[in-house]
Amino acid sequence: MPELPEVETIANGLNKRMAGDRIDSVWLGSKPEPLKSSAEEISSALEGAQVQRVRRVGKHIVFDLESGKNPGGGQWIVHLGMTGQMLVAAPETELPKHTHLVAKMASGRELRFVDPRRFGRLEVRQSSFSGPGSEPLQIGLEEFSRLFHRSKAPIKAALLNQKLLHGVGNIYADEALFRAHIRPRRRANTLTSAELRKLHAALQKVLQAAIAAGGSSISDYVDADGEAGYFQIQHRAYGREGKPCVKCKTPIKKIVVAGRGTHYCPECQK
DNA sequence: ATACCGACCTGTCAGC
DNA sequence: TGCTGACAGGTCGGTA
Repeated sequence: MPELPEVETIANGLNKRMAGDRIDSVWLGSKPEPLKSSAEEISSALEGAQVQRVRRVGKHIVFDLESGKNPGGGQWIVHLGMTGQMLVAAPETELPKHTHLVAKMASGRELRFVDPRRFGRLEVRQSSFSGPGSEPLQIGLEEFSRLFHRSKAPIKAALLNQKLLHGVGNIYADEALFRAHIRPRRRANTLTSAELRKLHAALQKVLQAAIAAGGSSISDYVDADGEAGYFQIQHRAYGREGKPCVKCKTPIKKIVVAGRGTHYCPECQK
């Protein structure tokens, strides 16, 4: 589900509501839980911890924690996979199906991790988490160009590779390539410096615009308050198969690249 | 080393 | 109405 703009929206919402609050107790579902750390490690790291701050790194939500048990803090890392949600809710509201974790807060609210497909991952750690790659919103043009210069993969696949840039997913890869007039199947190392410049600018612009719109809600994405985003109405390629290109009216094509549905304009993108 | 492809899960929707 | 198959915002590990 969530890519950089959605995770950013969720993390900001959580930060607003949770910063300074304390986790009193943690309930974990008994199914094969979507955990990277063990259930005991998670409970023991979270219970009694105060949330200093919640922020986004790549597609991960990072809770900076402070507690007597873990002096100097520790971090709770959440990856939402395709369908994960982090919801702040009043305890009396109905617990959604597929709730895998509930943290009862000192304020009386509950933080709930809900994930039908269970692709999401929870992890606690002591060392500081920096993510697998570079931040798309911070990277400069030179470093950006260097990342893609060596890769023979299709540029779409390279954009999805979290070890290069982290945070870009299927929607924003298609949208950035559309806005930069580049075909998704172009080998990354065949892009000219002018094209790399356009892609760098297009990617940052589309991510910023999506954050401003609260992310894209295709089916089940909601922020920490359960509110949908509305950037999907500004999509120009993703999900527009057969519809006229907003620029030249040519029908948008859908193909498979890197195993993912990929949308582009055969006229505008070269 | 690099790059494709199925597997991991559940839900939904189109087509028969 | 109900079944089947394809597909979905992500990542990982195996294989070529």
